[in-house]
Amino acid sequence: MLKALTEHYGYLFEDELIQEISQIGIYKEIPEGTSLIDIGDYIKSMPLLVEGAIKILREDEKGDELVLYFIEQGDTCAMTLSCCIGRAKSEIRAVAETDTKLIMIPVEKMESWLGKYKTWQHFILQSYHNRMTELLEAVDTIAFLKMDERLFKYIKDKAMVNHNEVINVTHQEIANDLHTSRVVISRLLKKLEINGRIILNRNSIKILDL
DNA sequence: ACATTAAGTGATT
DNA sequence: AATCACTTAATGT
Repeated sequence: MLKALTEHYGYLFEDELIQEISQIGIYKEIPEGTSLIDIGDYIKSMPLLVEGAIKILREDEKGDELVLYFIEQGDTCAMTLSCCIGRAKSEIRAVAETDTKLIMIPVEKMESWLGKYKTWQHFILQSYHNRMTELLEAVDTIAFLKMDERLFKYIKDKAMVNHNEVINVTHQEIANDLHTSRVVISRLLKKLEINGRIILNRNSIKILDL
């Protein structure tokens, strides 16, 4: 775990902090598709992403989903921050997009480190800001962009977090994530293919202009 | 060869 | 952009 820490966070945190994290943090490996946080959960620890990616989504009463954004290595779940500070329930659901390695930090520690370590404080504020920006982007995308742009952003993001220009998903799964119908996705993907931006195959999409 | 599942298409609202 | 109804194509048994 120490190795993973220095590798991904060494340039961010001082040695003492790295040391403390490695002592207190709980290292976890999460397989793809696992739900990390559910709506209504109380959060008692904060995840530090070491490897992999996590999909953050909103869900309504009926279980219809809507993907907000992805989280990659070097990030934290901003919801965690606002939730544990306010001791509130989670408003979102977090699902492992790929196999993920992370380090869990108890909330109390993460709070006390805020005063103790400048770099930690900076990291927390920075990632909070990043998340805020992404959230606003997500709102813009949903409110002002048409489906086709939303779709392209989605597959691009997906390719990004997977570090691969080929993503393996069915049109139906995309439709679920974007909260629309499969037919619409199929049609829009077809258009993107005709425009030479992607290549379609059964169960996979290759993005050409990244 | 047949059943199942994913994807493509026209028409309608 | 959603839904229906139907076709075509790919994949599993």
